[in-house]
Amino acid sequence: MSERGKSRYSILGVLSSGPKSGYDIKKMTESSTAHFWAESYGNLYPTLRRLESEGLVASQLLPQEGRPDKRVYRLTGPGRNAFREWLAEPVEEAPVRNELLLKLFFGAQAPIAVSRYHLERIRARQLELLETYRGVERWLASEHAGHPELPFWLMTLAYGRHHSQALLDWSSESLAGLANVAEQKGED
Amino acid sequence: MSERGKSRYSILGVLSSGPKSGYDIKKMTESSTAHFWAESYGNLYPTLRRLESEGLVASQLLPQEGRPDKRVYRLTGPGRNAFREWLAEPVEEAPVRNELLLKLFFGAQAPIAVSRYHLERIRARQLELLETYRGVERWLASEHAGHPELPFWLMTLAYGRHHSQALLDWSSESLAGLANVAEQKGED
DNA sequence: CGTGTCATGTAATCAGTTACATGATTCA
DNA sequence: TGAATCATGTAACTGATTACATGACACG
Repeated sequence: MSERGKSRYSILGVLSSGPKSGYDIKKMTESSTAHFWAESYGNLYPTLRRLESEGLVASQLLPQEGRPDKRVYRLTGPGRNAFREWLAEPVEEAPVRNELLLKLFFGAQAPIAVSRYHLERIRARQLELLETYRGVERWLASEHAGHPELPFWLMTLAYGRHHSQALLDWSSESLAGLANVAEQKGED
Repeated sequence: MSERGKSRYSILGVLSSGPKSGYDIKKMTESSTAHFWAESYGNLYPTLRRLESEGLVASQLLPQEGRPDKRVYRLTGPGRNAFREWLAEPVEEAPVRNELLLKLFFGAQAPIAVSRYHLERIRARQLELLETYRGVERWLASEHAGHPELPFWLMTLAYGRHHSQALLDWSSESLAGLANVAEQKGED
């Protein structure tokens, strides 16, 4: 089991850079960890409550005018410790489920055009992603130059870059392979 | 939503090569799609029942001596159609959750040795995986040479190869980056 | 006047894992 | 004698998504 029951840590992590409301946390994850970690409100708010009941965070209601009151959460001592401990624990392997590979695995049961379609779609998607990563990388380097956390942020971006590039190479290679299969079958 | 509610299709897919019991299906997925799709008994058996009640598969109880009776499922016409339709549908993007990246993202909050540890572990893991893939590739090519589905099976293996190689490159690069950070901080 | 932002939350639902339960047979 | 294989299933639990509900203000 991995990536399960870990929502708490993404929240504690975001709070480690200062107190935030649930709404703020959502915003932050959307603009920073979005491409490898997402949270929904339906999970976020109940989890914050649970964390508070466990003493890992503490909250304060901030009355506001003109806009809804906000409940601001901050990390407690035990919360910070729990987070640090989790950081050092080995990463658990996640159960994999890849729908694209499942479809390709059974690709012989459909016209070749079907598999080609899936591969072309993923190819296009990786090109998009690579563009996005490049943009974020430039933005980070200019906006947060010298920030002590920058090297770590760039590392997660580099992951995305390598990953997308690999899928790009793989899909091109596979499309070429498909063309051969189609030729032999006289399909297409 | 992706890779969710898709268990049914992995089952239908496996059944498309002939009737099988729940136990057989588990075995087959373990030896073929294991590295991108896993099923647990707790999910498999109830799903088979559901598929039967929907008319996508039909079952027959086979009494056996010396060993437990088995219930053998086979694909029905509607089942085969449902599977083919799903094959052609575009792959949905899955919500991503990557614990390793989450830990690295917050890496500045722990000693550098922590991040190094995570990277070294994943590096070692990819080396193992690459070995496994190579072995399976050789086995497939010799054992199933000429099989019409072989090109598709090899495609999924190639995915694994590209993916692992990318993570390998990325982790090496990141470890080098970490060494620089450590130097500047005088840590290590 | 409609859309987007700010802001919090609940309820219904879903998918899936883990652990448990049973029990004969075969093999080392 | 103990473990592995064959074989099917249920129950408890967990984690998370989606949709729903509310409501003021700002901006074009």
